[in-house]
Amino acid sequence: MRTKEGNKDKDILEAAVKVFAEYGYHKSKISKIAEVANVATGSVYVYFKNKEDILLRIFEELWEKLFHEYRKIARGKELQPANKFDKMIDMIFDLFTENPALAMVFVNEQNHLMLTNEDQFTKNYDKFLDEGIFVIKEGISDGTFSKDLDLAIFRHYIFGAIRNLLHNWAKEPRNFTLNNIRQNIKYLTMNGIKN
Amino acid sequence: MRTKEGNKDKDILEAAVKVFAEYGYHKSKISKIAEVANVATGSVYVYFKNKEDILLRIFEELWEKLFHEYRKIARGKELQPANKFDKMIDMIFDLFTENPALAMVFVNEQNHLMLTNEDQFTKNYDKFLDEGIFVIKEGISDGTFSKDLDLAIFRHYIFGAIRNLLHNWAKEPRNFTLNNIRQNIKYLTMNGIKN
DNA sequence: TTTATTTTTGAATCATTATTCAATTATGGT
DNA sequence: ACCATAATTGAATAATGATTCAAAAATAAA
Repeated sequence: MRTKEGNKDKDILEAAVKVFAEYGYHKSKISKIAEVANVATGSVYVYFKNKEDILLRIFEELWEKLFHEYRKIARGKELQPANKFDKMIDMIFDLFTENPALAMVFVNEQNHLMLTNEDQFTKNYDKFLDEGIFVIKEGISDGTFSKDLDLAIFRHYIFGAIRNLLHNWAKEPRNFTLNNIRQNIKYLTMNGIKN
Repeated sequence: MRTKEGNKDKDILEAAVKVFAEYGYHKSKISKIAEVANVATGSVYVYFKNKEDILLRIFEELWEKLFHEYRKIARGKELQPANKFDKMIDMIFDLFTENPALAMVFVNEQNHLMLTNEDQFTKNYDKFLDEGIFVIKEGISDGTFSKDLDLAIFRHYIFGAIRNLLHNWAKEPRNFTLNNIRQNIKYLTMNGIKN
């Protein structure tokens, strides 16, 4: 028999991230992804059910990673709520610093996935945000954060802000430094704009 | 000769907003838009160059409206910066209360337009945000807002937060009231989450 | 009414690409 | 070396849906 030549599924996934980031999901051709991955077009279908499935797996891996990191931070005993919150922001920025193309796909292709796989997507999104909210609740209990917060709203507020900033950064990295964005998000979220 | 039967271009535009909102741009068929607009498929091409052009016009009209309203608020002499800011938030929420489907298209199809028409899109987006930033600068001058704000970052922060909340509201209106979202955005942006 | 002109129509065409699959190639065991 | 099996290939197929266009319908003017 014959053995596999390497990690084609990983190659394809990584190629897809690059291609989706550059062209967007709909303008990305399977043949292009195959080319970038250095495999034949047909091979893509050995490892993935279809084009959709590729995007799905990219998001699944990403959510998986984000969720576990967040859970670890949220459930830790050492840090104060405010520091946990800080660390959560850091974590997401570190991840995207390492892989800007992934950031691009993450912020841009959400919508497509929601239309085709809303349930699955929402489930992961909620699980992820819940860990953040866990920390906020802790902070409300101990007086760090305002008890008037509407958590159902705040979760989308902060996520939207981060997502949009990452998007604009990925699009035009020279306009901002990720580090600067990260610090500003922390400050704005904590203190707002008033003097 | 023959006269036009009505405002087919307006009908098509309105139908497209509905259809795009429900299915997303890529899954929206011209034939479906035509059906909803009560015109023949071919008629769409009398009024619009192609599918892309329809989306483009939806956004152009919207930006036009948003920009003029924002400019009026920003350049007014009566209100204080903080009140202008309030009014700007109100304006956007009022607009989307009137037309939730438009909100959906606005928040979801940005990305597609950016890939195909980035320059035009960015120009409108920037013009719009600049009016908001004008007010923030005013407020920094008179001491209402913190002079440490990084405006290049804040503009994307607030826009992203609003966009994501509108998206989630449009997707599941019964989870939130728009009025509640609006108040929370004002509060969070002004004061942050700290106690 | 008839005619000239413009609008409207929707089935046929065309283009694009996702997907399939028969052929080919590589590997490990015998 | 040869065989059996699995992996890989990429050209052919199929499906979708945007776009076109020749025909039909409606209107206003003559």
